[in-house]
Amino acid sequence: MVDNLTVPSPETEIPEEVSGLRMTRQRREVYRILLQDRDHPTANDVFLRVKDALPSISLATVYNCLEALVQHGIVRQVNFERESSRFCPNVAEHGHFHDRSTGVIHDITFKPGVNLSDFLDLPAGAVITDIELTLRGQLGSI
Amino acid sequence: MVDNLTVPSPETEIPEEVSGLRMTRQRREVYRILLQDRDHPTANDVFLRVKDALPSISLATVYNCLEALVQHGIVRQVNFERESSRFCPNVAEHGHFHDRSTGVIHDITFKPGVNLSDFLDLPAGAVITDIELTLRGQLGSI
DNA sequence: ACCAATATCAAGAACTATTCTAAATTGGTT
DNA sequence: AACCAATTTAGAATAGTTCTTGATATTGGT
Ligand SMILES: [Mn+2]
Ligand SMILES: [Mn+2]
Ligand SMILES: [Zn+2]
Ligand SMILES: [Zn+2]
Repeated sequence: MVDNLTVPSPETEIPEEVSGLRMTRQRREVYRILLQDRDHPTANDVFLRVKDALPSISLATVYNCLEALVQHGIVRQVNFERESSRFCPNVAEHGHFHDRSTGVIHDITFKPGVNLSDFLDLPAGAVITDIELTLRGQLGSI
Repeated sequence: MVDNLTVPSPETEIPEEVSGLRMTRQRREVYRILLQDRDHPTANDVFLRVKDALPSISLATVYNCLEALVQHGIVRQVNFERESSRFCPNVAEHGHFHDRSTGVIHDITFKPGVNLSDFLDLPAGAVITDIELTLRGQLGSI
């Protein structure tokens, strides 16, 4: 039950090149980790996980790989307040719901066909190119 | 032409105490600066501006004051990506539109009567307590 | 296969925003 | 005035991230 078709499943082979970015061993492994558990890990989380496959990788390389993946539109960087950045392989437009009681971060999508100006008072003539939405709360009552 | 009634105008006297926070000289001046130009300044911006009235104030104090104001719900801290935090005296629920061509940050409000679940696919049973919305783009065509 | 050019990686230093620490100052209260 | 708690100050410390530099790896042309 995959909820988003724009994310490759973790089993599919990651090709030699993705969106114009050559997939080195390190980049491939970093990307694979992101596809494996879609829990929005931090750079350090990724570092710890990727060490299983590449024990000699450095944190700097993880940062480099993540930056390359983000700049080629393969991965999204997600910031919550001033916490460490988190990374998400879902590059479709989506927001995040942060469950305060469990700490789990859920992807949330816009209902099809909705328009920003349907629910927001936008400045006249505003052309929106990028949306960032974060919700916080709980799943179910306490 | 004030666009939001939950923000005191810059002329009104700031009382001895606001929302349970004693207004010291430094806190009052920091708050006054935020009310004066609602341009979402950074802590350092506030520091530079507040020096006119209090030349011996320290950056640490500006951070202390901003933290106190935020924790008492008098001021909102706003984060864009990994940039320095910005501060906003509008504590009503609102999002932000960041005009990429001018750098100006506009407050945006939700249209009255709209419900989150009207336009978002939320996880079942999600109770939302906090919304953070940032839009980026341009005012008018290039 | 060899070589040179280019890209990537690794390690640690550097950087920036923010928080912490500890000493001085302030302001209100007995 | 002496006291006490809160606040302010200056500078050190911290955390996340980026930068620098030299080592490795990969590519494409011969
Ligand atoms: Mn984590
Ligand atoms: Mn600024
Ligand atoms: Zn996500
Ligand atoms: Zn605002």
